[in-house]
Amino acid sequence: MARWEPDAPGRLRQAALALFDERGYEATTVADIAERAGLTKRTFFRHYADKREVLFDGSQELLERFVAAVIAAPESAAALDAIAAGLDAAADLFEARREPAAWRMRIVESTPELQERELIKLAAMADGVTQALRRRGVGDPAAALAAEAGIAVFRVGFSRWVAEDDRDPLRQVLRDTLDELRAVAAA
Amino acid sequence: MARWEPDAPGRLRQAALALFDERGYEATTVADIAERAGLTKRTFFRHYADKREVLFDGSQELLERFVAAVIAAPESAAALDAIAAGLDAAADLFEARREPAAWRMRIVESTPELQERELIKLAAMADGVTQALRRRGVGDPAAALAAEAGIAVFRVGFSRWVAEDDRDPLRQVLRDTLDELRAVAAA
Amino acid sequence: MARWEPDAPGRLRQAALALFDERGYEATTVADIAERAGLTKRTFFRHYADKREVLFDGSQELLERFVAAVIAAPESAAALDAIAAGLDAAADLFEARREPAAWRMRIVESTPELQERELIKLAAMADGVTQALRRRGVGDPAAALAAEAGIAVFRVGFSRWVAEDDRDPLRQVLRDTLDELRAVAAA
Amino acid sequence: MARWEPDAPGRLRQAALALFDERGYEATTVADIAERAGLTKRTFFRHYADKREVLFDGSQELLERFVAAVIAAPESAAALDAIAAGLDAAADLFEARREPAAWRMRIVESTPELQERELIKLAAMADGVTQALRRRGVGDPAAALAAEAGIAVFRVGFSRWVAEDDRDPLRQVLRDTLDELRAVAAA
DNA sequence: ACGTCCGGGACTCCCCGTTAGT
DNA sequence: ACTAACGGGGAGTCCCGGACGT
Repeated sequence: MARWEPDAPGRLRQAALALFDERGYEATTVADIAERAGLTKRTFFRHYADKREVLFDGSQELLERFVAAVIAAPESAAALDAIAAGLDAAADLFEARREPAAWRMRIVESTPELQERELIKLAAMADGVTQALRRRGVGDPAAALAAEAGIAVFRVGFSRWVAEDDRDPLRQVLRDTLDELRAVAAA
Repeated sequence: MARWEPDAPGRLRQAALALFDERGYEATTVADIAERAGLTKRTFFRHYADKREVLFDGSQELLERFVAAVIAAPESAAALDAIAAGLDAAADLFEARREPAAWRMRIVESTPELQERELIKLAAMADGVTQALRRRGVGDPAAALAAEAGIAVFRVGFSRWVAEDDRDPLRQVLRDTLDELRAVAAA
Repeated sequence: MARWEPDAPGRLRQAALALFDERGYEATTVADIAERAGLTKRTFFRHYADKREVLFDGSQELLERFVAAVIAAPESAAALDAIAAGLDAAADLFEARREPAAWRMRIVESTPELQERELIKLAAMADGVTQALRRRGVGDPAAALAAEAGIAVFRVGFSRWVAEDDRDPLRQVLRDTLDELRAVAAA
Repeated sequence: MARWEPDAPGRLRQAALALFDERGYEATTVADIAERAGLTKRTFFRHYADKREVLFDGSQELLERFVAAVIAAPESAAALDAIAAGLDAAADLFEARREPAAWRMRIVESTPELQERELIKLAAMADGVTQALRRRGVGDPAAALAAEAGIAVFRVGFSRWVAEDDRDPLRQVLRDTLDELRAVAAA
């Protein structure tokens, strides 16, 4: 029999999301979250580096899958084709969870503080993808540019997918968006 | 005869930059900055929304020039050509100040807090450019994609320009980088 | 032609009450009030000693009328009868404005800060009434006790009047409440 | 072995009272208090909700004793007799500490800010006593009126006791004051 | 009478340490 | 290993007031 309820991080996360939903991110303090989870503030910070991180739990997995797919792309694939594989992999993480993704996006967009964190996570993804492309032999400015472009496609496509009802699957939206990018660059 | 020394924001900015240089961004408190400027913490926050903003004084002007140039580009220019005009205008702001730009970049890159702010400023630029392209008649996903790509070119090109000695002018580096992007997208 | 719109205090008061109603007292800053009134924070404080005072505009008049009625009571009247006259006079100030009084009461009760101010205004009334009774020849502890009791009757009666619909006039409620007090003290 | 000196709240309280005595309440800042106690401002606010609270440490106990005595009064006692029992209990808390009580009263009366806090504490006592009387079966307006009257007796009696040298015990003064109130109400 | 600029204290929140207990 | 309790410390917001100019 455990001395404490198990899964402190999970309970903190649940409490946090519930409170963000009820009264908004800014109106929620870390003390509130900890109290609802039956824990202390100190414990919150042991599990999450800061108040924002509780909303960015999955970002590491996203990065890893994207990067892995880029690396795993056929050797013959061009930079942007490897990116396309990464986008497919990323899409699969959200395909079945459009509603929670939309909710999270609304919260993040409501607060500059959270947008900043979102952007730095995406920048980390771009960095990761840049390295992956380099490992594939893509040259120096090209790798970074392709990675940044890929992230841009992800952002733009993702927000289109979230915004519209009765939409194609995310995978499809991202592919279409990538095609748009190619068209823009070719013009 | 004035009751106070004039130009409080300017003095605060000077004091802040000097202290960031001497002991680093994180080791400098707002109270330190205010004291060196002969003012109080309260006055610092009256002129800068937060401690970071003092390092982002010029970003509004950068945005405006970039956007203005995009809008002013010849009607016949394609999206990415308008972006190229914006990049030229942006380059002109830094051409003569490479050393301070490099210094600022080192400070920003030393602290995640500052990188976050940098990214959100660039995101605001992307937004501004997106609007500008829409006003030029560029369609909906295309405008956002071209704008994001343009900002990516700016970031990648700028850091190349800053990193290397004996370099081409920024204007040239940005043009080359944009060409690289076109090449990547065409592959 | 005036250089400014006239009646700054009135506009500030209107703006304040509107904002308190829209978003609550605590969520409203003095800067918000001043802005809505088209004035500056500094001007707000020139007219109201602090943010709370805007809700206590009428309290001076209330005090004066109460005290005047106590002094004007027939020479033969006992202390508590003079108080009764004061309560009548006080009642007349609110009789026709039950709804605004109820609104104000809800706001005041929502915030300890405001309750404190309310209490000190009532204490000032008690002081004023104490002096008035002394001028009528009432002895030393008796005057203070009668005054405090009178204010208690006012508070208790007023909140009963505000709370219930289809109610007797305030004047009547206060008289009934005063009778209750007499009964309690006689028991 | 402890990492810090123990009893932070006690040390803060001592420091605060000493400084209030030396230079007055308003001329003392929270930073001053914390410094003298060898702690930080932040720690002060962890133990006292605001600067005033340090002067109202005992008020909770006063309330509790008063209320307990009211509840414990013989079933046969009328409302005002139960109040009398409460006043006796309250008196016992101060009987042996007239000098500190007088000192505290001078400080409180020197500052409106503190008077406001004092009044709200007394209002909380009145509320508590009202509930207690209701639990004894006292009816609705009567309970509130008796409670308010009891607090009024406490205030008036207490300040008489504090003001005069060579005085009866507080218990006696409060009883006399209560009798005065009965007399006033009977007239 | 009003605006502008600034000082300055109170107070909240985030985030991070250490110690000790279980 | 995980938690609670206590404390440090900086960022940031708000209230309020003073000096000066128009």
